[in-house]
Amino acid sequence: MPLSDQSRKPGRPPKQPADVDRRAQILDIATDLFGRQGISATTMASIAREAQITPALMHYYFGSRDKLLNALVSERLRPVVAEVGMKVVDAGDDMRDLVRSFVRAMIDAVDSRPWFPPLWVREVLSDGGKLRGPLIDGMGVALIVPLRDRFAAEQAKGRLNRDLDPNLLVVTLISLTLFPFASQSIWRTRLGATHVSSDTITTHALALLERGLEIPA
Amino acid sequence: MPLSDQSRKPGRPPKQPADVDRRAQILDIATDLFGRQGISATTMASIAREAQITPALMHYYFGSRDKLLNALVSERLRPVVAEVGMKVVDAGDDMRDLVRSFVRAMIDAVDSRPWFPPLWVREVLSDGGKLRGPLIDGMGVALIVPLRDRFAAEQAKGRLNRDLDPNLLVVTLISLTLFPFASQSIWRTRLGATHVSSDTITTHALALLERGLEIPA
DNA sequence: AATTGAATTGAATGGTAATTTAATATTGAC
DNA sequence: GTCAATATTAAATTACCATTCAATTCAATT
Repeated sequence: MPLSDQSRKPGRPPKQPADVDRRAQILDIATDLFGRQGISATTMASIAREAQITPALMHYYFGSRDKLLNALVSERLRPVVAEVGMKVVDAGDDMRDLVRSFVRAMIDAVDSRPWFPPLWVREVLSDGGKLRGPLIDGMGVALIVPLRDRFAAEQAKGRLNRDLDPNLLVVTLISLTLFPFASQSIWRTRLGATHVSSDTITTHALALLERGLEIPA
Repeated sequence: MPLSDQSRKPGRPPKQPADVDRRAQILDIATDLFGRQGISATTMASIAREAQITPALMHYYFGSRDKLLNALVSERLRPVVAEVGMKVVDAGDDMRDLVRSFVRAMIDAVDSRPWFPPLWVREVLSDGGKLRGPLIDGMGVALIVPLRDRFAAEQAKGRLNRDLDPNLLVVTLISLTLFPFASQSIWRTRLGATHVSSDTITTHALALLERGLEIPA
């Protein structure tokens, strides 16, 4: 344990009883801060402060800020996408099932990871986001393209409202699940919607989609 | 005209034939950069470079970075919200009309201002966004609360799908209109959806909403 | 023509960020 | 016990960044 007491001297600290993976702890704190403040607003020093270590130790563990961001992507963000992707692949062939499992999987994943939605919205989806390349080019496309193609196929068979665009439907899916979380503090406090839970968000998204995909009479 | 040639010397430059509002030009460039890179990633110097002036001149025109952000809010962002707000107020009392006019007004407004969606998504909607206070507390709530209340009222009268949440419906409205724009470059290039236009986005959003709000049989 | 005001620049200033370095203390294997 | 590896700090170093300031040039009055 590092700076916990006022005056740490250089040197390896004595081992503590419950001494877990230090690097992982720091990465957790960094992930949380990146999520809350955005990447460019979060400095190495501010992460160090939060983790009660010196900035130098950040470099000891991660090498550089860039490498820290790489770690964020591969060790924190990618697993979430992979998790959602697997659940969606496991879903039945039916388009409804696909939509349902996407929404459920995403909201499940996000429920235990509050940093994910803001991070995704700011740094992946928004143009110029810092994490876009590594995530979208990698697995993002693998998750998204099949969905789009499925929607297009269903539409060709006349089983999906013609006024919807298959590409935008994918965007819609993502925004219905992530956006409410990323913008929580607005509607929770300013709209006073304190009762809204993850379940409410799931029900809302599914209700809109189940009906919305139908072909108008 | 300033740095256009390699070696500008100090001093007021000779008047040019077409010499328009310099400050407004610079604010336009700044707005564009803030939209593309996010606020904290955009330095005074980078704006100056883009505008081909010195950082010092930025301060001459705007006083400070903070004041530049104030100008961004009051002279560029607020007018957009005001414009949308007015069109929505002018809409009929019917909930459908309200939704339609919100979607159309928002997409109209955004069409000529590509910087708006990313800026709004990153700096207003996302938690910790730098522009949230001045915009949401000001007029944002005035636009959003009545919408929510209207939805709630319709729902009470049994004219809106019970599974939807009135608060989230407002969030949905915003995400359906802004998100596709803010994330354009992803789906345009990586999904190859080059044909998708503002009209496509409008049609898509309205199709989903018109059906989605209905009460399931 | 003289004077004031507006628009610019180059060159400080002080601050903060990322990164490096050398020193130091503890652990764990032999 | 010795010693290499590990974990840690304080103190540079280097690079920007926002901001200020004095000097300079052009424009507009008078």
